[in-house]
Amino acid sequence: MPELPEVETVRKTLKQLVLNKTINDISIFWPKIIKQPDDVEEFKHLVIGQTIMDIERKGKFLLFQLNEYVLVSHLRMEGKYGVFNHQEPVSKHTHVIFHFREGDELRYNDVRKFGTMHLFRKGEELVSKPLNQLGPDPFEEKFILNDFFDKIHKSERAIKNILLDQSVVAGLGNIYVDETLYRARIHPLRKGSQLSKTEVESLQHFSIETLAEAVKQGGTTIRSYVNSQGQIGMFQQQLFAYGQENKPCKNCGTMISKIKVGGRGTHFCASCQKE
DNA sequence: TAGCTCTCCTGAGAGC
DNA sequence: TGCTCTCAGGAGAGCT
Repeated sequence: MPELPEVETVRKTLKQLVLNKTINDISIFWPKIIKQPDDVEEFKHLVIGQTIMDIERKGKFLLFQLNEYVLVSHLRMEGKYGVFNHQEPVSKHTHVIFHFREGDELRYNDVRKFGTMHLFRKGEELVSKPLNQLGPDPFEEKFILNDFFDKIHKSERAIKNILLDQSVVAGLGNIYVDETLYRARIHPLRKGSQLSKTEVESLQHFSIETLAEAVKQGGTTIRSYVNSQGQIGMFQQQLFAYGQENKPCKNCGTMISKIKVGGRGTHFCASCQKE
């Protein structure tokens, strides 16, 4: 499940492969992935002839900077990009192919078909859904403690659910929320309104630290994630909580518990993270 | 307005 | 061996 570190790794590896390539044609096999514009034929018409000038990231979104447009892509659960020779066989889970003038092609593969693509004229992407709904990226200067505390403190939701809310902070998903809460020694079911400013400061610190370490390791591969060069991430070897149920806590030896919070599998140490 | 539930979607794994 | 059921989960829509 690509979260910020995985998307950042995809961005870096993909950029090396597609920069300055011009889109000659597009094949779309699952039109529901295209969310903006509504008409898939219009999407094709606008993108054909455009050159990929840069690839940026905001939260878990990839932003393909074209000449006149910005393609905003979310990988959701299992979306992947890869560059292939046009003669290589196409996987049954490949849903969009960008054919390049240079002869190779960028393929979007997504087993669960959850991924999305929005196309905007340059400048409109940041004032339109979905990007205008996002809170600060944890690596941005805009990720300010006072704002973070205000958003958390006014909520009666469980802190696990608050941290998964992309309008509070953009980029955390289920894995890194569990890891951040473990490192900050905060129980996932505690209400936002109950957290002290010191605890929120700890959450801010450990979210940035955890994500930065994961970026260095190329992300976390739980089931299927690989970067755009087909390499898996390595951060799964450093997980303290996520996927560690019924294994001893690396801090105190208590078995890691797993519960459901907001429909998400949630892993924590009942001894280190008191409710 | 806040917060909860449902929905989309398919592969893996368990149980029979 | 093959079938059915459950689970995994990001985010938007819809409901209370």
